[in-house]
Amino acid sequence: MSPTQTGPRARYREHTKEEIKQIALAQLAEGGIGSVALTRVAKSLGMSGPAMYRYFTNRDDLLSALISDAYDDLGAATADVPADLPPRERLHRMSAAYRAWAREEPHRYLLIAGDPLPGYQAPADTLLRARAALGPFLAVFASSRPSEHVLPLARQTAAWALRDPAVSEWVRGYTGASEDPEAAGRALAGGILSWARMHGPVNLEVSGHFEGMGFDPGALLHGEFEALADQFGLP
Amino acid sequence: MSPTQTGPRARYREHTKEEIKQIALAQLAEGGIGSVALTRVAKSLGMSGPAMYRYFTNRDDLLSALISDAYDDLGAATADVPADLPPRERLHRMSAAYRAWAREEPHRYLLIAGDPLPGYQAPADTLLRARAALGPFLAVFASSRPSEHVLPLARQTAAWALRDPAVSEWVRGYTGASEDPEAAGRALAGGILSWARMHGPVNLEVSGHFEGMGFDPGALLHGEFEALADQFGLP
DNA sequence: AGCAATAGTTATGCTCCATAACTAAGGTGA
DNA sequence: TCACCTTAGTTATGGAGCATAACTATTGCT
Repeated sequence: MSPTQTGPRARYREHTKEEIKQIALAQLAEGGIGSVALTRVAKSLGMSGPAMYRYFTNRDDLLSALISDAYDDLGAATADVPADLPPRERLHRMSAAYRAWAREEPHRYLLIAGDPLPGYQAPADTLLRARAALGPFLAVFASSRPSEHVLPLARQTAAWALRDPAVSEWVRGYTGASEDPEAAGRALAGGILSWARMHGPVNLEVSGHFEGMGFDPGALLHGEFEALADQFGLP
Repeated sequence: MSPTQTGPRARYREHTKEEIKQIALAQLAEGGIGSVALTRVAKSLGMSGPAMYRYFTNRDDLLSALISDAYDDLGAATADVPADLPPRERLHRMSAAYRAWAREEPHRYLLIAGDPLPGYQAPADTLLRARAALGPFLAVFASSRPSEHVLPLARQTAAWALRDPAVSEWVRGYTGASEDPEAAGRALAGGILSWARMHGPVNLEVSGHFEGMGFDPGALLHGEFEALADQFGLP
């Protein structure tokens, strides 16, 4: 299971891959996605360009690795909120954690929440990682009482869970073992609305669109989630 | 005022600039921002590369032009909603128009609502265009009754308007001649929240993140704005 | 000890941005 | 009307970056 078992060669290989990713991250932090250049990574490692292709089949493959790590990191941040707090409080903590991570790592955030890379096809496990990052939100809404405006969405997401076993599995993994389709629909609707309501403010903030407006984006986000909690009748 | 007055040469120049933008738009539509290449535009026009630099000082300058046009276009779409409808209805129409435009022109949408171009400094009038696109939303909220969770933001935006004359001018231009700082704060808070609540769902949808989830993003957006309208007590 | 896998190399070709230095029009004013 | 100067275009050049091909040298393993 652990790749270090495979001998010293594979060991060194993993180490080099890590070094490459590290340098790529530095380039990402400096100039955004466009600044991640295999040839410059190579130069920075004292190797010559084509050597990189031993470790990553191409640039997208390297970016893929960075994306995976970013999802895991973001997921760890949101999963860090204690589960024994009241739902509303948990929601605030999780959304604040999400925002905090995005502000700390703006370029990595944009890597996963920004423009789709043209031509890039995410590997299958990316979906799982994304769902893991959103999972903790689902738990908050399973036993909520959504108000009128949410019901249409909740109906649609309930149908989605019934249709797709992987989805109901996902929901069950984060909300407990209940099979109730209505509960699943609520959890999914709450999760998706949380996602959308975080994405709006946080993405605008990280992209610099709130610059100079002199209001506190954290307060805005808090207000948005107070409202969302109200909509789901969260205590 | 009109640039066509300056003689046949300037006339031709403008025409060519338009042609260049047109081809650039086609490339944008095909492969996103990264696919807009001056050299290929030139080839497509039957000219040779460096000729482009007569018309745009560099690639960013061309992108700037596309961005300006996109803001104007989006602004026209949201401004198209009749002003004599009830506020809530207007809000739904405007948000739907925003989404529709984003879906019709996904790459142009991402050009203005997507990742910030690294190193790109927007020219001054871009701010005006962005504000114009958001202006019609402000009008909806000027005489609203925001609920508790909105008040902190409204207070901060009121202060913003008092501090920055260009902002209060902007607000007055879209809400009527009132100078009431509280009304300005409400209008701005409503506008910004509308922006954020559109940006979340629409950006996720256009970026393909809702793919395969089997719910209707339009319904999601509608629900979000029903909730927002409720928060501001809109009739 | 020797062989096969692996980490690296140089050489090459493509696309693209951008500048420099030159040429050919063509509109305009004396 | 014609000479001139502006402007649209050209070729030549260079640099960054992705990627492949073909080769070399190391090194772990049997």
